Amino acid sequence: MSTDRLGTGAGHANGDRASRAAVSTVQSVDRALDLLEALAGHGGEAGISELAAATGLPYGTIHRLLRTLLDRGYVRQESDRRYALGGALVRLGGMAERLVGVWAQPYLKKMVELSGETANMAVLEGDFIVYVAQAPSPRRLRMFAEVGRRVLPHSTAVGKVLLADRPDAEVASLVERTGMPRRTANTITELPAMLAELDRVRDRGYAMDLGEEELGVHCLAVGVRDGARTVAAMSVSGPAERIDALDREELAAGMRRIARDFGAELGGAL
Amino acid sequence: MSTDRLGTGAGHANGDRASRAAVSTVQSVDRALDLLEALAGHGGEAGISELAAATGLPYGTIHRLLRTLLDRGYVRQESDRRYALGGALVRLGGMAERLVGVWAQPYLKKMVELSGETANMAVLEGDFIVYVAQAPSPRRLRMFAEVGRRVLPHSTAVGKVLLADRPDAEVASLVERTGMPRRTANTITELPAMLAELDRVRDRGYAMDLGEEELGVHCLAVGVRDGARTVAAMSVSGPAERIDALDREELAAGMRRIARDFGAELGGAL
DNA sequence: TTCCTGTTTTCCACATGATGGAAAATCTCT
DNA sequence: AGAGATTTTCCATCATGTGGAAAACAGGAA
Repeated sequence: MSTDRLGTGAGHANGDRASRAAVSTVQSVDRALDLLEALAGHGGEAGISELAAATGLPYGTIHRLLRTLLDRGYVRQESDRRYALGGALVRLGGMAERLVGVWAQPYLKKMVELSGETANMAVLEGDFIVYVAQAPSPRRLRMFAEVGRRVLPHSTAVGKVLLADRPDAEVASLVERTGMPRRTANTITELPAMLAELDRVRDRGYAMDLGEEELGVHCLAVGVRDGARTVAAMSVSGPAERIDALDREELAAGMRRIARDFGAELGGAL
Repeated sequence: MSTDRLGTGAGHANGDRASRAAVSTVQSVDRALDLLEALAGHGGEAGISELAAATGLPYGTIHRLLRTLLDRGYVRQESDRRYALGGALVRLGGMAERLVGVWAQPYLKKMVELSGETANMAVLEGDFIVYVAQAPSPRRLRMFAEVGRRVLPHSTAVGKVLLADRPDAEVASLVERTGMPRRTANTITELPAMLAELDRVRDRGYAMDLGEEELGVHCLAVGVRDGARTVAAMSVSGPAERIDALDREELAAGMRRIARDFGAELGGAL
C-alpha cells in the first residue's frame, strides 16, 4: 500500500521545540509533557487557547491530551473551564524530591553552615544539568529555590565540575550538540576556553562561576565522587560580594570533605 | 475497508486499571502515567521487568515510553540501568503543591471565621508533615506563618489525622524510621501510646495537639478526604487557653463540614 | 430577554505514529 | 568463559492518535 514508509514510529516531526538528541520518543507523551510544562510556565493555570499559543498544537489535540491528564488527576479543571496542574503531581514530585534530596540534605546543610550561603546539589542528566536538592542560606538575601531547574553545563560551577570528569572529546561532542549560548557578558562561549577552564578545575579540585550564568551571582562547586566517577556536584552560591569575601581554598577544602563523606554514604546509588 | 470502526480514537482498550468515565483518553499518555505511578509504587525505583509485571505492558513499549520520559527528565536512569523518578517531577510537584494551597485558601478562611484562630493545611510527604497553606487569625496573639515547614507527624494534630488513615503496621514502620523525638513534656513518645491515640482519632473524627509540639499551643485537626483516602489535614491552632475554651465537638463538626467541601472540590486530584 | 464574541468541546475520515513480538546486545552471576 | 536474566533495538502491521472545522457553550453588551 503506502510505499513512502520511512521508518515507522521513528523520524517524528518532533521538530518545533528544542531539537534534542531525541532518538525515538513517543509524540503524544512528549506533547502531554509540553502541556504540563506550559501550564507551569503560566503560573500553573491556563486556558486551552493560551496553551495552543504556547505549544503550537491544535485545539482538538490539546483538549484530548488534557482530558487524559484530567482523568488521572495530573491536571485539574477549574469552574471557569480553565486548566491547572493537578494534585497527582504533588505525590510524584514529593517522591522524586525525597529520593535525591533526602540523602543530600544533611550534607548540604553542613555546606550552608560552612559558608553561610545557599547550597545546591546537581547532576548531569543527558546533556543538561539538573538541580536536585537545596539547603537555603539563613541570610535575608539569598538564592531562590531552583530544584528541578535544567540548565546547560557550560555556564555554571556545578556544570563545570561535572564536565571536568569527562574526557575532552566527550565535552566537545556535548558542546557540539547543545552549543554554548551566552548567558551574560562573563559566559565562556568558546570550546578551547572551556577546555582550558576545565583543566583549571581538575587542577584545583573545584570550579567557580563568576557571574557566568547570572550577573552578580558567584558560585563555588565541588564534585561528589562515587568510586571513580563524579556523579553529582555540590555548590554554594550567593551575591558576588559575599562569595568573593570568602577564602576560596579553605572553603573548597571544607566542601570537598563534606562531598567526600556524602559520596561514601551514597556508595553506588545514583 | 475496516468496518469495525467504532469511533476512531475512542473506544480504547483503556481497560485494565480503574475504569473511570474515560470518555476518550490517549493510550500512550495513559500508559506513561501508569509507569510513573508504578515507579512511585516501587519506592521510586524499578527495572523494566518489574514495571512490566506491574503494568502488564510489553517490554518494547515500556522501554520506548521510558525513553520519552527520560529525555525530558521525568525519569532518570541509574548506573545499573534501572529507572527512577526524575528531577523534572520535583519542579511540577512543587508548583502543584503551591496551587493546592491556593485552592484551600477560602476554606481555611472559613475555619478562621469559625474558630477565630489560625488555620493550616498540611500533607504527609514521605515521612514528614509539610504545611502547604495557612490563613492567619485576626487576633493579636497568633501563630506565625509556617507554610513550607516540615515536621514529624507524631507531635502535631495534622500529623495524627494523616497517620490515623494508615494501618498500624505502616505507622509502626514510619515511627521506626523517624523515631518519636520528645518536643515538650506532653509529646507522645511511645508507639503503643500513639497507636491508642490514633484509635481515639479515628473514633472521634478529629485529632488534638495539647502542647505536644510547642508548650502552650493547642490544635484541633480534621482530615480532608478524597474518596477513600485522607489526602490532607486542616487544623486550627492557637494559645492553649483560647483553644480549650471552644466546644471541641461543635468546632470539629464545623471543620469536618468545611473539609468535606474542600475534598469534594478537589475531586480526585491529589 | 436576545444577540453577539471569544472561548471550549465534539466529531470524523485519514494516514501517521505508536505498537509489540522476537532477535540482538548487554550485563551479572557461577 | 559460559549460562541466565535483563535491557535494548528492529520493523511489518494496523490500531491509534491526529487536526480541521463545525457545534455547543459562557459571559457580556445592547
